Amino acid sequence: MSVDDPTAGSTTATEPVRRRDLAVARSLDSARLRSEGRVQRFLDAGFELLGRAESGKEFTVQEVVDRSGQSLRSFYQYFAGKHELLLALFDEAILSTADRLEEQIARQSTPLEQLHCFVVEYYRMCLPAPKGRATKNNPTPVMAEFCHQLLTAHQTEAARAFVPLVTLLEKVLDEAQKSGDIRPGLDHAEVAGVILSTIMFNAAYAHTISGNEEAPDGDHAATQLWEFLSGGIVTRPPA
Amino acid sequence: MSVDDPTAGSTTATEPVRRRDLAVARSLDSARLRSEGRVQRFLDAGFELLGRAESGKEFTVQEVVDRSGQSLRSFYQYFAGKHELLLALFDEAILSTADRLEEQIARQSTPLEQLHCFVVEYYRMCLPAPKGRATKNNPTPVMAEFCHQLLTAHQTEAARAFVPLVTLLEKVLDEAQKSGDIRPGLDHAEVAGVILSTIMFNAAYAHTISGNEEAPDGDHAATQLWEFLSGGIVTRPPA
DNA sequence: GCCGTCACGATAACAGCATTCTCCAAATCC
DNA sequence: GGATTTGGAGAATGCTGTTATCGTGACGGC
Repeated sequence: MSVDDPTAGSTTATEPVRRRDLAVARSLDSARLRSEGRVQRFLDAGFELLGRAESGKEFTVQEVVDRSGQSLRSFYQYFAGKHELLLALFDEAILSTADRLEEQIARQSTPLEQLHCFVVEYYRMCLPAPKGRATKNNPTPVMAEFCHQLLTAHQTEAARAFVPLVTLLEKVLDEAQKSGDIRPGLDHAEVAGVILSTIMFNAAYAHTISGNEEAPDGDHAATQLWEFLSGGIVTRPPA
Repeated sequence: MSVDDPTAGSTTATEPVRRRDLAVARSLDSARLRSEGRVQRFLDAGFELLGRAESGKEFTVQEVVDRSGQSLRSFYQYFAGKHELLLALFDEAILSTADRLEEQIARQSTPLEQLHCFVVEYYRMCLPAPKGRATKNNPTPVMAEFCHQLLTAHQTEAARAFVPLVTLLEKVLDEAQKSGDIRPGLDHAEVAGVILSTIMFNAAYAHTISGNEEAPDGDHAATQLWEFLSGGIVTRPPA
């Protein structure tokens, strides 16, 4: 992905396009576009570094700078500090996760299936990557740790970052209640928080706490968690 | 709690006791006792620093050293590093938590009540301290963050530290199953991990994620969580 | 076409912290 | 009493985030 790639795919011809893009990039607001490119490059570098093999290790600002091919000075021009870069990465990860979930949910036909889909798929996304590269959708240990720091030391920022996921889940819960699939009288914002934190941290830590060294069997664990959660909110057909 | 207090309460007389203790402390293995005293002073200093007002802030090794009235050199003589101090603090916190829970549980008469008691009381203990001092039983944000680091980067150590809690909960689950209060066929170690992580992280983060800035209503939230968890494992009387 | 301004890169400087090292005094042991 | 261990005070080191300095090349107004 090159630095200047604005409005890609918005025209029909093939050859003139690039010239036009170059022209646009050089036009009056080229500075803004270039800036976005720079910011994006820092973000990309950040994601790449998050996916390195040495999982536990935090990346350093200098590494981000080096990998993005820019300068320390530029970094501190666009980000108030390392913390802001991490925050931006976190935002993007959450947003991407919410998008993917919304897509998957749209394929379900009933509200209850949607809820089930949300739980299982979000669980899957929160499972630690078996060995491999982290992506925007698969946060690494470092990201998890940063998530903690946010949740403990910067609660306002954390809440803002989680909004997309919470909103999506609230919608699903609303629908499920309308169709009578979940109990009435629940505070859906509150329930959403409970469900999200339950899924997220169970996926990440439950097997470690219980002493199993290997990664959990994803399907079995997801099913169990769904039983836990649904047991508390789903209206139960008379046994 | 003074530094030298070995074998307290093992004799009957009142005056001679102290002399005897002093003698013991000066005896052959006095070095070991003094060492324990030193280690304990570092631990105490650590706990005190964890409870400071500036909640988000990590303490520094130098602060621990200063507050314990000992030297940096001694610190590194007894602890391989800051990490080990934190680990020791974490161990002690878990142990103390498990002890307190066991005590509370012993007061319950039925296995199901014991399970309920475990969930509610552990939830209460994991709630962030409203304003105040952290104790061995009430981990602070710093402790929570360290807990994360353990769980992500040092899974083996984390698992070992959690053993007392897991064991206790497993016992409770075993009893509850024997009396038919929970479903058969569950892997109790696994379920214990799920329950513990669910409680711990819900207490700490659920309200932040859902966007509520204030601390949650402890009783209401605990009840809701119990419904979630029990819904998945408790054998339901025919509706 | 020229000059001021501005964005940027390279690099040094600074500060906080964990960790190690050095020197030395006091306690402890034989 | 002398040798050896223990431990105190603090300087030194190394890593990292952050800020400041200097030089350069580009862009826009005159």
